[in-house]
Amino acid sequence: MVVTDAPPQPGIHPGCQRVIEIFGRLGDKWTILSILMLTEKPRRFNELKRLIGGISQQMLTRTLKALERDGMLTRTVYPTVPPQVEYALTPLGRSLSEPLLQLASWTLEHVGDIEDHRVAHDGKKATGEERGG
Amino acid sequence: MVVTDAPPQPGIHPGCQRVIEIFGRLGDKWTILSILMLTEKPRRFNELKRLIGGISQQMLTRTLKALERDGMLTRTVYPTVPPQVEYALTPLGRSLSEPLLQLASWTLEHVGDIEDHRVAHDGKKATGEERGG
DNA sequence: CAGAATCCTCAAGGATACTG
DNA sequence: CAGTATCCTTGAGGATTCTG
Repeated sequence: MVVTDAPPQPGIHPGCQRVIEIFGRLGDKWTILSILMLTEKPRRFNELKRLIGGISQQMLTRTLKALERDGMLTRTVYPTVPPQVEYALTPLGRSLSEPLLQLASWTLEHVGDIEDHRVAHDGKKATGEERGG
Repeated sequence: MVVTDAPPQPGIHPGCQRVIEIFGRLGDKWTILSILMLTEKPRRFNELKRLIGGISQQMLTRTLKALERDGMLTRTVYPTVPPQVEYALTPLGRSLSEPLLQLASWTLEHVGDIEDHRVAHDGKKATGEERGG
């Protein structure tokens, strides 16, 4: 997402700006997944890649770097012969995983309703358009 | 975000797919904000636009349509002379606003930590690069 | 006021090849 | 194994114009 740094939006009070910025970060398709995959225990790079599934190593690198910069996780390099890097949530990251898990749980609980409603909505729209055209 | 419908990812169990899809929806920069702006009470189109601040009517329209399709909100048209449209959360939408508010609250609480860590991280990196080159 | 349609930009994100 | 560098496509999202 964009939400560069502080887009000059006069309307909203400053707090919302930060929320937007963080939400933007969370919404970048892989961030939340990465955090969730680390809640159980620390993981290595390719382990994460496998677990998340469908992410390119490019994006995983970017995502993990951004999360490290934000203090959400730590990156530990073990100077072994085949290089080994371990990613682990910081306390901050772990504290974020709580509301995130709540959200995930909400999603699992209601995704059926949503999909049902989509079908109904699309069906209704199609019928309406048929009558119209 | 992309996450079209069901990207064939063999690794993860099906439930995660839906979570990803919904998270993608939530991450599209305006969805969460729109929902949060409707938690208090129903709002009209331009009222929302003002409240959210910085959103184009194009994106507001798209966002609201998508949310309506998902059953998160209802769109009520009052056939008055200056057309009046009111958006209100459905029970489903309201139920989503709960974990969302938790997340917002987490963000407000920790955004300071994050920003501090960013500064520290960028500073350290700059120093390291200075030494390196 | 609420929205549809059109145009345009820019960056998210994928694919591939290369490195240490 | 764990990245980095490069190229490329797609679409999110902004700005503007037109309508009812």
